[in-house]
Amino acid sequence: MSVTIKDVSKDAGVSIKTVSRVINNEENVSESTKEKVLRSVTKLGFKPNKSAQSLRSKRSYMIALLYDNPNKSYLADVQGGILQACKRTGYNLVLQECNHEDESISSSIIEFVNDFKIDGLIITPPLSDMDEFLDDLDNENIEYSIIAPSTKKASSPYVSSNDYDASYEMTAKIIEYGHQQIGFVKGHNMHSASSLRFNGFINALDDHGIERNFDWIQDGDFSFESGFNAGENIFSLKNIPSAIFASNDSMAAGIMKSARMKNINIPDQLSIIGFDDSPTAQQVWPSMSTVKQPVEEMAMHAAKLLITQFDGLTEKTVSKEFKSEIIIRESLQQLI
Amino acid sequence: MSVTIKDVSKDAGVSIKTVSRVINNEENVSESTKEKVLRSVTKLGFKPNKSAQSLRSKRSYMIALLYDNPNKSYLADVQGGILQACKRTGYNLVLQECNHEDESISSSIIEFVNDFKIDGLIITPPLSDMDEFLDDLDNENIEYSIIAPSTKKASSPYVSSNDYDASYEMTAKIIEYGHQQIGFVKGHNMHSASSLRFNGFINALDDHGIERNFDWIQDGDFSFESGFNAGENIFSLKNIPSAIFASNDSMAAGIMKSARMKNINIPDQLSIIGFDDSPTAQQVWPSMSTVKQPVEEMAMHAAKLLITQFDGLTEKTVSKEFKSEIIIRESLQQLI
DNA sequence: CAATAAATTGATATCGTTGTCAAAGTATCT
DNA sequence: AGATACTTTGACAACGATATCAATTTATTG
Repeated sequence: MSVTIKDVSKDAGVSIKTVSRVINNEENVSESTKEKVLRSVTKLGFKPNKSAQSLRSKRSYMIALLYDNPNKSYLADVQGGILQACKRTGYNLVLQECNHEDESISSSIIEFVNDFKIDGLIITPPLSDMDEFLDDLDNENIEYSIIAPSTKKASSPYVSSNDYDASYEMTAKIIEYGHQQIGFVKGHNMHSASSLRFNGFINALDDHGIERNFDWIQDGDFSFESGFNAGENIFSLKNIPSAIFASNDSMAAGIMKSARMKNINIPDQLSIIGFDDSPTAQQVWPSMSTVKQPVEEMAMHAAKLLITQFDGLTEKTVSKEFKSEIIIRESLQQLI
Repeated sequence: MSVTIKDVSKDAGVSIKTVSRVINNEENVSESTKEKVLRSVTKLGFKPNKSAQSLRSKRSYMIALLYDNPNKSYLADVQGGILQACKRTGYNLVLQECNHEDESISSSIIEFVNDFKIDGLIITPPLSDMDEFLDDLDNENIEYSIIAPSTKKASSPYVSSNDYDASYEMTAKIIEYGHQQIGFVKGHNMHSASSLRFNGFINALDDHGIERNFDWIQDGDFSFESGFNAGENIFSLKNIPSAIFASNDSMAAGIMKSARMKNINIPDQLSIIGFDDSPTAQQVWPSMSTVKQPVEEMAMHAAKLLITQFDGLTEKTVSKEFKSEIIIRESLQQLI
């Protein structure tokens, strides 16, 4: 029926083991036999049977993406990036949704990896910030690669974004536009990005000699509702800021709605700035100024990072920090 | 190392074939041996090795989701639904992005299925509308289940939504709210949903004795930009409608932006209605009236449909049409 | 109660690879 | 030239399940 390693070995006049050596790029095969085998491989259109390879070598050629309640567009971007890396290397992507509050997360993931012989994991926030969980994976010798970790464990490969710098830079830009009274809405405190973004904001204020006003600094959890509530809180004050910087776009949209309901004109009376450049950012009016991270690229790199760990074929990829881009749209008003 | 079928057979005092029979729920196993085997299985914590099963039985326990450039939240919802069905049945989900304009789509998907021994496919629009492609799959005896097909092929299982009815009903609601002058923006003409939604609109107009005005009916392709352009076209007319119904939320947001830029007040001067209930629908201001389809549920059903095809264990699931929900939010103004 | 049919069970081959280990071939060194 | 080391190759076992088919047990029949 379909072409097997036996057919190739017969055609090339070598043993099946030699064919195996060639297709796995093992050392100690003479150039001439290698060529001979490869000719037969292409001639017959041979493709190794994944199940047989997997059974014998304990590798599945599958990597899994672990996520916990991410926003949908982030998830789609991450997947897109990973899939690009997979396509080039013949790996397959399997999805695994988890709950970071689940006590048994370590054991259930370990079980999943063992059951399906998953070759490695790609871990996204907030799971990437759970050091205990990562330690458990280490103990089981499970390979993984992390997107946006907090503690940059030297031991495991990661990709990160410059959340701090981007937030600092955006804040500086807001100040440069003439704003002196600036509010901030924090993200979910489980995500390490939240504190990075907040610290970037605070330090930019300090460095530019702008006073901090803690009435204008609100807690949020990345949800639209939490942004809306933060807006309600701020707009009930006597003095309101001239700009509010939110840790993500959904919260920024929530603030926008709450401002609208108080008849506060955007951006004339209030500038609103988000983070992430989600699809919503372009679709609201006025369109949202925001920070765009190269999520798809980052995810692709994370996947490459992981795959090169257990794949002798390609040269090792190294951990990398990616730069974000400041996007100024209509929601940020120039005051001077 | 890990528990195999041999260990179980030894523990239960039966042959490995009998163990295999039990775990595959085959007939002709006496109750007493079945019980004996199951006791050993749980006692030893035996789990069949997927690779070995796959190698011997030519099944991979993996199903693939085929998609082509869907909007990100739709994709996430579909995945979520499929994953729920997978979790319960021990299947795994693999992602496969395609391009419906690719000439070689049939052959590349067939190759993918054969390479990875994918057990079946779940096919989303617009791929679900490509009859030739589906015929090619049929010829290769590849199992699939379709989400929202145009031609309801009796031969293959599908889930569908009542796009026509939902659109009719929403239009009737708009009329009920007192609107007599209603515009419409069509979706991408590759999607069968586009014409269903349009026909529902037109028939509702006719049935309520409302005149069609073709200046107010614009082509779109589901993108924000196409909605924006449709808005620009409509708003450059002498007479503008009092409500515009767009075939999805992104286009509705585009219309909203274009209206805002012409200083048309929403919803006082113009009502805008979308379709899909995407995250954006709630995050714009005023929040968008829209039609919500139970995408996650539909996808879950599609997955069950597929899995029960090749899985003797569970009873067959049947094709089903799902009902949409009309959601009235701030963007639709009551005129009377 | 023997003869036959039906249900249950097991010994062993098999799926298509990679792993082990020894044999054969080449190169290098006294 | 012979001894030694290194490179290249292949025969066959192994991975852990399912498939085949014959053997055994149990039920049914005349």
